[in-house]
Amino acid sequence: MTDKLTLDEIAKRAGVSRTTASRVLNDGPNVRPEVRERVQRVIAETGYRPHPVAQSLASQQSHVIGLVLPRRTEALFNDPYFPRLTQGIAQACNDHDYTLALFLMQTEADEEKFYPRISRKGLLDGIVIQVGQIGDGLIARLLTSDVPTVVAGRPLNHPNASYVDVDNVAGACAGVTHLLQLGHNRIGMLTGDMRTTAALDRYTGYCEALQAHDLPVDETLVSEGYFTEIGGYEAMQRLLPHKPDAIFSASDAMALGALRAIYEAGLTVPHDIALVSFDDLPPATIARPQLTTVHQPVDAFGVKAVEMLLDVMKNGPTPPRRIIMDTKLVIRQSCGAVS
Amino acid sequence: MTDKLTLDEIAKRAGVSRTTASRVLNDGPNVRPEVRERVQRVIAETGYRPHPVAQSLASQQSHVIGLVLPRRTEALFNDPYFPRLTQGIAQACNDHDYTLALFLMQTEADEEKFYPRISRKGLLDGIVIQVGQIGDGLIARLLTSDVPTVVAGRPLNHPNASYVDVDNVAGACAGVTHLLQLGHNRIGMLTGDMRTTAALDRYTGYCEALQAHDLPVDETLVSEGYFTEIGGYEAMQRLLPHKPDAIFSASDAMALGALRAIYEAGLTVPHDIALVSFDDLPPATIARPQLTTVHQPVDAFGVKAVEMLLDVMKNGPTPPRRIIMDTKLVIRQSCGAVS
DNA sequence: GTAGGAATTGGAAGCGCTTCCAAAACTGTG
DNA sequence: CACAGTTTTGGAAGCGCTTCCAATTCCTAC
Repeated sequence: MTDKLTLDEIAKRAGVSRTTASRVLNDGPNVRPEVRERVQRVIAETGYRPHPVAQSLASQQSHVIGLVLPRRTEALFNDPYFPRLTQGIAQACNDHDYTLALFLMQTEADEEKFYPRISRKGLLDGIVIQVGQIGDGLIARLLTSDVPTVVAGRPLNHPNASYVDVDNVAGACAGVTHLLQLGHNRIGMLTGDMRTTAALDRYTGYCEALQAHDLPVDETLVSEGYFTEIGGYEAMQRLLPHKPDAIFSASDAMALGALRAIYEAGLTVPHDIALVSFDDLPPATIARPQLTTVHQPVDAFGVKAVEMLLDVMKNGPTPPRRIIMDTKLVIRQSCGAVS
Repeated sequence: MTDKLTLDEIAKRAGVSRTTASRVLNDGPNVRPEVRERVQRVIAETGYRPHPVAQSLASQQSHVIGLVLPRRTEALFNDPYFPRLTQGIAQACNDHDYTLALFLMQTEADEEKFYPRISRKGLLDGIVIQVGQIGDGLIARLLTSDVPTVVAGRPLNHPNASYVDVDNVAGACAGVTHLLQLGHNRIGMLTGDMRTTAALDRYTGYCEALQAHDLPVDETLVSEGYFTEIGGYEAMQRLLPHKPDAIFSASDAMALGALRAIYEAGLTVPHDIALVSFDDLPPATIARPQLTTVHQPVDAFGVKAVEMLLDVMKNGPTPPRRIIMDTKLVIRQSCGAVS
């Protein structure tokens, strides 16, 4: 009785051709209202749902977008940034009726295994790839593949890449300038992983702010560490002997670690050391004192990335698109400007 | 010249039929070694990669697994638990050559939009769904759909569901028993969201431990809150007036909030209040003092869920599978047992 | 040298849908 | 009422692969 429910079956029951049934299914034009309604009723009655894979094959688009997170495991899911980014992208996909496929490339073997699958037209209509470490070849490969790709974060040496990024330079500059204006002049920096453009750019912003105030960059006050609590903790420990009077941290998570190191040294924030960081994610308001931090719009970032991808998918990769999103300094307690 | 690279084209170039080419592609049997090699060489030379969607349609399996996280946004990506779970599941998918599709159902509209797509055989070969709040209808719908489904966490009122969970009752019981053995007798609990089985089960474990020591459960010492830092903070504030001498927290994140509330009240951990929590995720070692906590194997949990799903996909949903994973109490500073 | 069985091969029928294109059915105009 | 133009319809050709099954080839044993 209940034959396998295919579009053919629907067409038969509604007394139309499969072509017409397909038109109704996809809200296509050129169907008499009366016929359309009849087909719709049959669809509703039978609970018919089209086979997504068959649709994909015939229409040559899968309605699936891939999010590729390259290997850089240290911070990947410790830093609240990535979950948040993922969430933003997932939401944007939902809103645009795309399904999100997640590729966590944890090892090189993973990359080799999945590259053939995802770089080929078919499975994915488009790819959002998060920038990883500088020199990571995956971006280059994906950018030259058949699949439309946009990059989340600024990729190095890919002039034709479309990407969205936040203005890390200006954001960091604003954060450091704030500390300068509060009268600090031994401002240290916790940079994050310098193999990433985010760290590089924030460091550039730090330098620019100092130079704008005619201060030299003292390399002994600059300390690198992963973008994690532990990374910040260790980097801060290395910095303490050089007696900074303020710290700019490249992320909230690192700032948490820095706070810990500072307290363990018997110092307090903001009294002995003022602190400004970057992100404005949950750790910023959980910390005590609450963090003065450069807010970056992570959710909107994900949304923009997806929208840019949709644009590239529709209109081709040229010209390369660029979106640099603004940041905003959020003043709380850790800088000492307010109590 | 370069015709579209299909299996037909490969077959032609290798001088075999498409059938044979397909056999080589899928490492099927019954191909003469010499022929196999010839086809493989053509594949390698041309860089041919099969069209995944066409394979899916023909073979009736997509090699895609869906991870569904139902709406419960408060904690979803603040609690480090979910990112970690996602990571474990993603890794397991990679290892088994499955692609992971992520469904974050943030609104009811999202559910309605995606339910038809995912509940229909085709897009997904199987689903791992994280339990949400009790009474959430999504699990029920998915369990009766065409798609093999396993649940991460214990679902309520679904006797036929296959699921994997950690032994929340025993874990909580062990944590509380530890506090009892240290001589505490006004042990409070921060339960987490009582609309989840995890919170209920941990609460049950708490009660069991008390009862085993002939202590009554004092409801004024039990405080509910979301599974987040803020949730723990607020729940702890409500508890402080009742002067507990120890706290069992249903999650590390909540314990962080509890610590904050305790310090703000001018008390110290473990001196004034001993603290044991649940999870053993990064917050546990970041906190000061470090948290004594009930370790749950989140990564392995994801792996088990995927493996169970693969089993259900292969051998059918009956009988329902159950895996309850062991926890282990990790003793650090917050309980006062060691310094 | 030949029968019987196993290993190898390819033809052809799908998988369930979209879409091109030509045919059929209307519309209005002179 | 015929005709050109517009809508509406359905036939049929794919999309790129898997897989059933029958045909062919290859062995081995007698």
